[in-house]
Amino acid sequence: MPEATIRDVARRAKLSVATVSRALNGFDNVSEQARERVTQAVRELGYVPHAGARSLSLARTNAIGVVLPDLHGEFFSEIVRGMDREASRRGYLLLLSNLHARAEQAQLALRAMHGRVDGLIVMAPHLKSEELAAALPPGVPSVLINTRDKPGAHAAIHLDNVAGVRAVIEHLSNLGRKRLVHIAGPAGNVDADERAAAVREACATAGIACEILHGNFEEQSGERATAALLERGHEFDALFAGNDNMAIGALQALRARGVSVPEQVAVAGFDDIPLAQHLGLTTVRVRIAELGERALARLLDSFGRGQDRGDELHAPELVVRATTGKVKR
Amino acid sequence: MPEATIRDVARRAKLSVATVSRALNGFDNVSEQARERVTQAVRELGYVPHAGARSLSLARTNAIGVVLPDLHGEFFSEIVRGMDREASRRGYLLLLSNLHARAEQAQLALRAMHGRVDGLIVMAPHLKSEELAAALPPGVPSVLINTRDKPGAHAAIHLDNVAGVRAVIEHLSNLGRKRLVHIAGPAGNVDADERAAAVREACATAGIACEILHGNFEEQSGERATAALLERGHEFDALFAGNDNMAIGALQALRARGVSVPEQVAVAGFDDIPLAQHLGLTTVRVRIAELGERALARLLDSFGRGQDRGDELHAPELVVRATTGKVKR
DNA sequence: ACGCTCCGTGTAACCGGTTACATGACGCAG
DNA sequence: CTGCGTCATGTAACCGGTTACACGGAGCGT
Repeated sequence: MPEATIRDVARRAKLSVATVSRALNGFDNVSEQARERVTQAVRELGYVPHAGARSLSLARTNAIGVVLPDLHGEFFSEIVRGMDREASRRGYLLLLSNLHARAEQAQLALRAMHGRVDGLIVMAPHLKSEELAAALPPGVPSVLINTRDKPGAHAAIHLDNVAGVRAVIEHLSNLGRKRLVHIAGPAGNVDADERAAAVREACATAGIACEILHGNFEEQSGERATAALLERGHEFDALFAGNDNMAIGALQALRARGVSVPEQVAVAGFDDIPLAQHLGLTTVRVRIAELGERALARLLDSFGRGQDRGDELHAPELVVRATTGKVKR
Repeated sequence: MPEATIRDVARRAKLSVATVSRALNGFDNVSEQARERVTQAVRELGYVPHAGARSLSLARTNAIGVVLPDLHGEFFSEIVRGMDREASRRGYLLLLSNLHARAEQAQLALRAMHGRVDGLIVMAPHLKSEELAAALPPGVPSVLINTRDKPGAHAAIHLDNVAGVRAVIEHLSNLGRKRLVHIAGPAGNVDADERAAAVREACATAGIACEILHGNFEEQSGERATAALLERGHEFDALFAGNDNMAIGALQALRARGVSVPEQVAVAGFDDIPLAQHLGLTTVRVRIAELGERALARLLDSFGRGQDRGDELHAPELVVRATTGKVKR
């Protein structure tokens, strides 16, 4: 059975392809009789329309391309879940591709999407502005998340890293902490860089001493950095990691050496992944799924109107738990 | 700029579309001169090939459709990550759609993939065998994961629920536990049903009393079920949840009522999500990412050869942690 | 009877690529 | 000089849908 096409259906129903197409798409200028013959033939042949061909002639695919960096688990699933929720609500599919580290691979991945999707959502915190511009296929509506793009060049959603960091530092300052360590994400990553810069500034404002070192957003790197810190006898009473993963690694290192949290060192992270709640980690809640949902909604909404190039700030929120503040019970 | 096509490139390079196509695809029967004129024209026009059109004429899309049920976070991200890893390694994209609970929606989702993908990976633990058969588009190679399909009807990968459950029950039995409670997943879900049946059987073999109640694989349901159990004064010294989420909920309920784990009640889960490790939960490690990777690999491998209808068993492995066995330290 | 509109249907072009086959230029052996 | 093979290139059909436009018959008014 070599895959029935609409022409096979037409032949079998003794009608033209035009009528079959109209019947299948629910046009009203089709006689009852023809409609029945079509559904009959479809059933007999097990015909399923070829979505690819349909997209080609309609110039509309009902799919959205999603290009993400190689994300740590929780963040990835949350953002995809948000997009998927909104997409399936509005009848779209998601075409997924991960963006490899190198810029040329990014270009390849993005171009492979041309003609398969109606729009793109791109998250590329590690690309330079011009690399990104070169890689984006022209003429495909896009929404950028946390990229280093010039404001106003594309529709974009940014996380308000500065507000999140300020809330944490103020909180730590209110607790009377004076010597902070910040484990930043990898240099070159927008979020890592923005957060680190904000930490430096907020600490200066609050009159807190601040030491910054680098991890790579993975749990292990947080653990290693913290271990090294303790090894060389650095004194600090607060540790703020660039994301929750690293904060969790730090917690392990601290506990392994018998440093009490939060008495000796208060610990905070960023993202509020589900794990954070279970471990009682103070953090900045990002509502990742909402971020994805919003990006998709914005992209789809832009289809009707002209292009959208607004910058939107996604506001995070401080969540205080046991690793700072008083220990309950 | 209304989207350059290959014909525009041909016109600009003063060549035919055939030559342009050949040049772009790296055929060797193209003169050096022509090749240069093509790359020149491509650059000037900002031409990007239309992947949809290409797929149509090649009858090959380089994309794999992935249809998953509405999964809880960790499991979802792990399995997609595994697939994505293998897919990008082999030059494929992933077209994602979540399978809604109702069978007709499943059918719609699967059909929407026809003509857009070269193959399908379907995970539908809640569909009946004939619903699934009806929904699968004929002629599209597919790999099924944890479905209620007849053996040998399609290529399938199953989790060895029985082996996993047996390992847990034996472990609990070796610890001297005599009265077990199993919080199963939702009735109708293959994995939930298989695990519950295996629990019943293994307990009988081991001479353990066993009570089974139902949750829905969400953390809260595990918490509620456990709370209700304690409320009505049921006596038990072991609790085995159908997945880690519910086990974690159960842990909270137990701790909230001052029941000590593992002294009074030993607790185990299933899946080994990252959270399990952090909470010291004894569980059955599934290596979810590997499962996804394997499904994709198997699908792609089947393209060369004829169709594949083998059943494959993915073996899980017991991981003993603090919530059973002796408490270390 | 004629001409009008209305409506269901069919023909064929089109979406943007690929590729079988045709063509014409060139080189070389007989 | 002819005949043949080689090779780069071009023409047009094709993938499987959609749809502008043409068409023919029915129903209606005059």
